Amino acid sequence: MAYNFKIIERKWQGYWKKNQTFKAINDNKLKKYYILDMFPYPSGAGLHVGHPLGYIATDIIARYKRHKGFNVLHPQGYDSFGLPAEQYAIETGKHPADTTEKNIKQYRRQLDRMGFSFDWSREIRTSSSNYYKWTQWIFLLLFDSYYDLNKDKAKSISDLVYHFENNGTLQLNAVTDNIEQFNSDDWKSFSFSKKQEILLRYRLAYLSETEVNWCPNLGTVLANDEIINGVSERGGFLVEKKKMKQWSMRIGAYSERLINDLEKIDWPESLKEMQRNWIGRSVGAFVKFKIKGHEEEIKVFTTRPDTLYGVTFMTLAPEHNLTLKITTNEYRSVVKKYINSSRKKSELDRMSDVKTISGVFSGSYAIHPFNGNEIPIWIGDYVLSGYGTGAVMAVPCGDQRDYDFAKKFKIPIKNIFSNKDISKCAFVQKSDFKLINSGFLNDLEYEPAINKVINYLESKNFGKGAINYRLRDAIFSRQRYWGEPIPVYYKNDLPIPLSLKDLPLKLPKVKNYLPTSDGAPPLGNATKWAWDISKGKVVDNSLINNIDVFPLELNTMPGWAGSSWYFNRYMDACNENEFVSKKAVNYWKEVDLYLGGSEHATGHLMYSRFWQKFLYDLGYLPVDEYAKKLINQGMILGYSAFIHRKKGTQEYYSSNLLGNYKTEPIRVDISFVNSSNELDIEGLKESQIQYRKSKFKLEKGKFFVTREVEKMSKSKFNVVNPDEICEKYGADTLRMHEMFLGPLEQSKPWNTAGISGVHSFLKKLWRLYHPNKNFSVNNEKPTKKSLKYLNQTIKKVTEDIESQSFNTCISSFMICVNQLTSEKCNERQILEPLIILLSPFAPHISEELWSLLGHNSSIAKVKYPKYDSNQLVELSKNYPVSFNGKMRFTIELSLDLPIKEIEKIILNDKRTKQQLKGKQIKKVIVVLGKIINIVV
RNA sequence: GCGGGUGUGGUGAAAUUGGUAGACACGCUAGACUUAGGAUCUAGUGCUUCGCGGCAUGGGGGUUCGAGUCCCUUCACCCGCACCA
Repeated sequence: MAYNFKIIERKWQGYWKKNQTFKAINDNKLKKYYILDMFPYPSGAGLHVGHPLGYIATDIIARYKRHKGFNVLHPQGYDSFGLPAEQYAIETGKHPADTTEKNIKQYRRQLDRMGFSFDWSREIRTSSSNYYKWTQWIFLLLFDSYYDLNKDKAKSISDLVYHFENNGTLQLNAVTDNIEQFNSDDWKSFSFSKKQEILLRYRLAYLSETEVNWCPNLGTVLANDEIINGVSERGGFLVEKKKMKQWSMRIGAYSERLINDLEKIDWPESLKEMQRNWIGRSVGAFVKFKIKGHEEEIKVFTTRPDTLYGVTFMTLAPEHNLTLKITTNEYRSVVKKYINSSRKKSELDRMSDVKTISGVFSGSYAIHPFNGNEIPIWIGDYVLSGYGTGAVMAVPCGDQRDYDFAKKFKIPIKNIFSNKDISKCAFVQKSDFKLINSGFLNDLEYEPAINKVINYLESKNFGKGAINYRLRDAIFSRQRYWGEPIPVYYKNDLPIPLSLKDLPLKLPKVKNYLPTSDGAPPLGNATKWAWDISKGKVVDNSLINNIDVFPLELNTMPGWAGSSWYFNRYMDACNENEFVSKKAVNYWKEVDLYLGGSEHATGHLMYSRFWQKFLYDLGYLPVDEYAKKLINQGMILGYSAFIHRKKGTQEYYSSNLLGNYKTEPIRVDISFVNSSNELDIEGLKESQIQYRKSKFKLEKGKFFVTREVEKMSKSKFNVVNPDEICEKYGADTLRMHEMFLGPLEQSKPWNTAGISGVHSFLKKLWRLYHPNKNFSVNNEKPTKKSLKYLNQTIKKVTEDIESQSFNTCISSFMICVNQLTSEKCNERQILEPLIILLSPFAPHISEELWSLLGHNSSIAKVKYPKYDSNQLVELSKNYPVSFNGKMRFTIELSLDLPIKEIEKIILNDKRTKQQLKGKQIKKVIVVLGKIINIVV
């Protein structure tokens, strides 16, 4: 009987489904292992061969851990809210829910075909209302919380109200953008709406007028991490700044903990570094400058308070709220013009135009807090409104940007560094200098100067030492339809939250998915989108003038909302009463291994850590980091094909004929190109009309394309569908081939060149159990050699799975099978453990062979074999490698031996004995059971 | 500019962490077999030389009995951040 993977794979996939083989139970007697993939967005294009890479890796580990006796949680679901389904709805009028449902079916079919051991009874979808009910609930919690800096954790807003009632803002240390100070009597005298406005400035989910990244083409705002190089991540559209009333999340409150706790988790160092940079912690001081002839003060942040005496001017961002106030009449029109022109600059222009220095003088002067000097105040767009206070004290001698600005506008530069030449550029080092011209700081170096100046600033109330973060609060509103509705209604313009019993607040039906004619988000098209307090339910908009009916929020939540807590939901996916039960979360606690792409470093992986910490603060979760270990799998890249058209014609030239012409490359679908880069012209012409009349200039009767490695994507015509591979070679071959392609973390182009190697390995394996074409194994005692090969393989494979080196692991299997084949091994005692080892990699063929071996239950439930070190002890080669004054030898052994055995081996070895020349052995060092250094 | 990473045959890659560089696989070459199958098996395959041998882990230098691995320097490529005060 030949290896018929089609029949075998269908058979066992059916068996696993029917028997619920991979269902995890919430049983706290068993050791748990929680292994998770980043759940996919179900796009219309279906899966390509890049998607399963991570799933195959986690599936191998999941199956391995089950063999090792762990209760494994290996779930899967869909991040099913998102833009593509909505764009499709706009174009076709089809409801995003229908499109999503269709796509999910396709994904599931493809996933099932690869034999993954997911526990589908825990499947979740972020767009299903019994899931987003809890996303909304978490939003309500965030709305109902503030951050207490004394306790360094989130607390209920009622605690804050209590504090206000007793002390006002006195002795309050909370994260807020409120600057108003008041006492308890003031608080009591405030109106209801005034109180609410103040509380909004403390809530972790808050509504405020903020400057946002507005993308006109997408018709929505975007978070910072959704913008790449000044354009939108999706679609690459321009982004501009715009003031809007928006929901935000006070993620900044967690900056310090988000940085510090990176220490606790085993994540890739590069990814941690990215998060650190994104949070952008910098230590320095806030300094207040009085303005001549004005009440207001300018507050600046600086990391170099030691250079305060070097300040010769100040610069405000054009968007700073004092710019117009302090501008004198003389300069008003120039400043206004400047502000307008910089507002018009898109984010992209502003970034690409870093080198041009621009700015205008405001006409006003600030007062230096130490020496009373008058310092001119300038407006310049090199100062960003979003960082620090949007104002800087300019120290041209110590900062290159200030230096360039001063040079350009002929502002004096004062040198405060001894023996430093600043005629060409600023002196920016933090070491190797002493201060001069700096009053009480003269002769001090960096560190002592910083300490002294901060003490002074604080004692005189001129400022204080502080830590500033680059991390901005996350905008939470999206002007989209296909997202979680924000469970809030408006009464007198104030947001009032719904309560848990009113959830889920389900998405309303709308006629169309575009913004309304007056610019409101798509939910503005809904006719039934008002909240009736008395009935506690959604009612028709026409009732809004009734006393109990109010308009509901029209914005929806961003894509990252649903993905910020889903890993907790898997622990108890069907719970209707809680987002996750205490019992479940105390058992599963956290993800042991999380696998996904590094592109989520500053988005999902940041927000989810924030929500986890928040829910931990409120006591809903037992741990404040949800993923112990994280691995970024590399991308599988596509191998795009290009044909080259002579400019302005319909003539295409084969790749070696290009030299003499001006041509432009055009992508063609890689299905028309074979592995030697030859184009199937007829096939191309047949399927794509635009080529019917084109001329193809051949070389030696053939037409060749050029190739380029790029991200695999439908729009680049370079996707390879896993279904094709499954059809041709089977899922087991696909799984092993993807793992054999190279190290998991590395990005690599897809190629099918090596796939035959893996496929023939599986066939060889099959033959091992089918000598003479029929299945047979014998119960005789295996040869010593066979036993050695088996035990070697157990050891190597186990180590490799533990360290996720799947490619070398597969090599070991290949070596083993080759060795056993040449040994003509057919003993059950060898073949039974071998197939258990292989089953995580190639589950279908393993199940089949396992059942042929006469076992009734699934191989997935079987215990992992242990290697017998005695079988490995064999001195194949031993040799002294080197000799120096200390007399050191290296001998290769097969395994750790008792010390007496080692001595015997050493003394028995002719060459070693020779070198020892009868000297006494003083010390034997055994490293990793293999290398021995002998000191004599 | 700052931060992180990578560099080994024709190709994907190994190398027990300082100990025989190139395992394993693809490809290629030669051969065997045949029930003609996207088969299987055997041998060879870093470069150089008829061979002995010599040279090889981007380049240069260093430490060491011994370096792909550690240190210094330099080049190339990839990724992330980027007027962050």
